[in-house]
Amino acid sequence: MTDVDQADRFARAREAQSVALIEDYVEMIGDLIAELGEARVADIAERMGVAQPTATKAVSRLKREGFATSRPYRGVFLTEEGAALAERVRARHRTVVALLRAVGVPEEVAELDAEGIEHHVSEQTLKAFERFLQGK
Amino acid sequence: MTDVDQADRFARAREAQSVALIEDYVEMIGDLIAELGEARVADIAERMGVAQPTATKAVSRLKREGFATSRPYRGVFLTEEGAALAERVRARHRTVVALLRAVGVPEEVAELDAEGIEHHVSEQTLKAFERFLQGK
DNA sequence: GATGATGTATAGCCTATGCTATATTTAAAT
DNA sequence: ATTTAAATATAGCATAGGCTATACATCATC
Repeated sequence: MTDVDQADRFARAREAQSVALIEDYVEMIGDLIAELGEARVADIAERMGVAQPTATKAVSRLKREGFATSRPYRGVFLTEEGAALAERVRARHRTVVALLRAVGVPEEVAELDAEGIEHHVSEQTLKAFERFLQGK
Repeated sequence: MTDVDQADRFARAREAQSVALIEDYVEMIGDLIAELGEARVADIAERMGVAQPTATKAVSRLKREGFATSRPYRGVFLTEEGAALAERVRARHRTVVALLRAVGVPEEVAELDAEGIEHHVSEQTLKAFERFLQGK
C-alpha cells in the first residue's frame, strides 16, 4: 500500500460521508410517504432527531441535487431518482443488518451499527454480503 | 422501533462521525512515529490526502482533546491516551478487514471499505466479529 | 371570515472540515 | 554568517450541518 493509496482511501471515506446524510433523508422521506402518503418537514425533523430548520435545509439540498421536490408550506416528495435511491438504500440496509446478524451481532446492536456502516459498504462488498447470506 | 429510537440511531451515527477523523489522524500519527520516529505535519497531510493547513488544524484539535502534543515547527507526538486510542483503532481495523475477508470481500475492497466502516463498529459488534473469526 | 394554533421558512449564529495565499521559522548550503 | 529552500503557521474564505429566535402561511374553529 503506497501513500497515495491511503490518501485515496480517506478521500473515499470522506466522500461517502458527504453522501450519507442525503441517503438517510431520502430513505426517511420514502418511509414517510409510504406510511402517511406524504412527508412533512416536521415529521422528517422528528425522525431524524434534528430541529425543524435543519430538516428544511436538508430538504433544500435534496431538491438542489435532484432527489426531492416540494412547494412552500407543503409536503416533500421524491423524484424518480430519489425514489430509486431510497430503494437502494433500504435494500442495502436490510442486507447489512442481515450480515451482522449472521455473524452473531445481536439484533438491537445490528440495527444501531448498520445505520452508520451501511454508507460505507461498496457495491462489491454488498454483493459479497449477499453471496455469503445465500450460502448459509 | 419507535421514532425516538430512530432519531437516537441517527444521533449516534453523527457522533461516530465526529470521532472518526480523530481516530484516523491518531492512527496515522502512530504509524508515522513507528516508521519514522516522529510525525511531521507534511507527512500527515500527504497520507491523509489533505492540504498542509488542514493537517495543522487537525493536529490542533488532537492537542486540544488531549491525544497529541507538539511544539511549533516541530514533530507531533501522541499522549498516552492518544497512543492507546491508536492501538485500539489499529486492532479494530484489522478485525474489520478480517471479517470482510472472511465473508468473501476481496482484499482490495476490504481495505477500502474498512476505512469507513470501522468507525461505526461498536464494541459489541467488534466482539461478535472476533468470535465469528475464531469459530472459523 | 376573523382568529389562534400549528407548521414552515428565513435570518443569523456556531463548529467542523476543507481550501489557497502568505508570513514565519527552521534547516541546509554556500 | 548569509542566503536560500523547505516546513510550518496563520489569515481568510467556502461549504455543510447543527442550533435558536422569529416571521410568515395554512388550516381549523368559532
